[in-house]
Amino acid sequence: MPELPEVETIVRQIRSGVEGREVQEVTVSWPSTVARPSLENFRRGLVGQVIERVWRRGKWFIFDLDSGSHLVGHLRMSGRLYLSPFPEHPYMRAALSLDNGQHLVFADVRKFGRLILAESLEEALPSLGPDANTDEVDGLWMEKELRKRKRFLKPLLLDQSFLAGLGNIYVDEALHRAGLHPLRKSHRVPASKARELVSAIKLVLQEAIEAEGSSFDIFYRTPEGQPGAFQDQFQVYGRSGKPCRRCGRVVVRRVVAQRGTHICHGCQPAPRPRKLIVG
DNA sequence: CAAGACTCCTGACGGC
DNA sequence: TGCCGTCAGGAGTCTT
Repeated sequence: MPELPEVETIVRQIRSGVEGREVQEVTVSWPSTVARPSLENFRRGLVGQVIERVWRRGKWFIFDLDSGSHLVGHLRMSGRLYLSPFPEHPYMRAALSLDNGQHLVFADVRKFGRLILAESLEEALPSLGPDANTDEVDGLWMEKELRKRKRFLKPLLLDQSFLAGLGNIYVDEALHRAGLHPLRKSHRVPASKARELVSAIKLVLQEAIEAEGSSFDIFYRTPEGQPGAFQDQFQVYGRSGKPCRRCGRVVVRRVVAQRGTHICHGCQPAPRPRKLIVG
C-alpha cells in the first residue's frame, strides 16, 4: 500500500510534467472515486484550471490550482498515479487531460482510492496530523504527544490525525528499529525511547524514499513502472517465520488493531503487564 | 478518550 | 483443471 515514501516518489516524478499545465478535460470512469464534491462540480472546478504546484502531505497528494482550490487524492491500497500519452488503463478510475497532450491517470484495482476537490486544505483534509518527514516532528514533539495519549503504539502511529504518512509497513519497521513493542502504551514510553522512535521513523522513511519506495506486492510501481527497492531492506515486515536480521530470533506475526503486525521479541520486548494492586 | 466492528473492493491463494 | 470461500488492508463512521 502506498505510504509516504511511495507518494513522495510519485509526486517527484510527475511534478515537472504537471506544474504549469492547464486541465482541459476530466474523465471519471468509477464515480465513487470522486469523494466530493458532486461529479458535475468536480469537473467544473477543474476544467480550465492551471496546476500551480504538486506536493504531498502524509499519504495525500495535493495539486494547488490557480483558483486557490486544491485537488487532493489518496491512493489507498492499490492506487497509481502517472502521466501517460493515453488516457487508458485497465483499472483507470479517473484522468485529467492536460494542455501538453499528456494525461494524468488515476488507476486503482481495488477502488479504495479517492479524489477530493476543495476550496481549502483545511476543508479537504480536516484533522490530518503533521507530516512524519518534517522538522516539526522531533524528539520533543513525540515525547509530548505520546504522553498526552494512552494508546497502543501501533494503532496510534497508524492514526493519520496523530502523525501523517505512516502505514502498516513503515510502522512495523520503525517500531522494530526503535526496539518498541507495538502494544506498548504511548504514555509509558520513556523520553529516550520517544526520541529513538522519531529517529527510527525518519531513517526508515528516508531510506525508503531513496529506494523509491517498496513493492511488497503486485500493486505499487514507481512512475516508470519499475518496482521500488526498499522491500529488500525490510527488517520484520513480511518476514514472519524468518530470523530477525538484527538478532536472529524468529519474527512473529500477530494481529494488532486489525492489522497484520510483525514483531521480533528479541528486539521488541513485550510490555510488562500491569498488576492490579488491591488494598 | 480508547478501541473494536463494519464498510468499501478485488486479486491472490488454499482447499477440494 | 476449475470453482469457491476466505482474506488483506486505509480510513471514515458507528458502536461499545
